[in-house]
Amino acid sequence: MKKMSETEEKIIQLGTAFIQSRGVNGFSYAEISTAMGIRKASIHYYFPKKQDLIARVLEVYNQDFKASLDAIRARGEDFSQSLEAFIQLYRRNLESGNICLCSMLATEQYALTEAINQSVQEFFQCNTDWLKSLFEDEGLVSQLAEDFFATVQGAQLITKASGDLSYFDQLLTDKLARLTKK
Amino acid sequence: MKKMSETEEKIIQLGTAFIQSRGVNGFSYAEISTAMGIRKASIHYYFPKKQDLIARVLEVYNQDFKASLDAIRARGEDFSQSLEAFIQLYRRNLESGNICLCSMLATEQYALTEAINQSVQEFFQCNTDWLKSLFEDEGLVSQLAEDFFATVQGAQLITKASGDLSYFDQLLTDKLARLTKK
DNA sequence: GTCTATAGGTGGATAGAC
DNA sequence: GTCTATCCACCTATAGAC
Repeated sequence: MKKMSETEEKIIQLGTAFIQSRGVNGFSYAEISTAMGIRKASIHYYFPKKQDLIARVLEVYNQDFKASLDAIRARGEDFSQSLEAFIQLYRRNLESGNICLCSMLATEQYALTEAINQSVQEFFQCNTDWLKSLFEDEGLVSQLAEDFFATVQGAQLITKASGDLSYFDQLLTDKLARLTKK
Repeated sequence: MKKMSETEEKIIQLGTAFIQSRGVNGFSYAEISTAMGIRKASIHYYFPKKQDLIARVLEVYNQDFKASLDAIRARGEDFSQSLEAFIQLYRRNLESGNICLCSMLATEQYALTEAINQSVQEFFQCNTDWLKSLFEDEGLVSQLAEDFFATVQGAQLITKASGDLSYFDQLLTDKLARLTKK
């Protein structure tokens, strides 16, 4: 982890929020600079090309997300509690009307470098691996873990369309109940 | 169904493909006109504003999709066959590297009119209602239909990221097997 | 209905002063 | 590091000739 200036950190933070809400083609350096009270050229000082910013935003996002997953595992709670914590990671984005960064980037492949698309895939793989491990400890087949992840991803998208968080909650509460009842 | 000129029909067809692959902010009238061998101004003759084109693309897409769902129902095949036909409707997009139009539009809410966002929601509702009816006829609770739809939506997104159609097939084949085995 | 021409705006990006 | 100034490409959209 290299240390960052406050300015750089703020740019990444705003960049993350903008990409999550509007996608890479829906935000501009102008918007970030306005929000920060600096000029566009200053953003270019830290991230010469837009793809540089996107790549860094994704890097930080993936690191943070992986850390969150590790933290859940480290708490050593039971299957149900761990899964709820996982769901909560996705719910948080929806509370501000956004979806997961990588869900958004997955829809914008054509506008991204090969390296970025690769990292998006790794994010999905990381999620899947984590879930598979959790499910296997519970004696559940890995297919159920894959299924669970796809359901969360889809529920996110459908929830975003309506803005109805109770749909998201209900769907995943029910799914969790079915998994633990057997 | 109003009758359309061939030009108008072609614009809608290309518009649909472009939005599905790049989103509303990722395509331009210039691209459509180039692809058709006409001028930008001609597109504006049919669809003065970009939102007009998007709205029409969505209208036609939803009509066609609904017709496909009705056709599946009308064939009167069993639960498993009907569900496979449903999955196939989503798989078709992935074969050309695209996702469902409404999945894409759901991520671009901020750039769309209220009416368009409403239609996207209706598309999801239409899918859910159709699935619920199918599931209920099979004696399955409606929660399983909601779950199924979210899974398809999510699997689509994850598949788009990797381009690996066999992931999509495997995931949904397994899910279908679990549903019919009980 | 399709065209040329153009307006008016915003995008990403860079050079060079401070 | 941050700024002003600017470039050029592209966007949506419109006016008006044919």
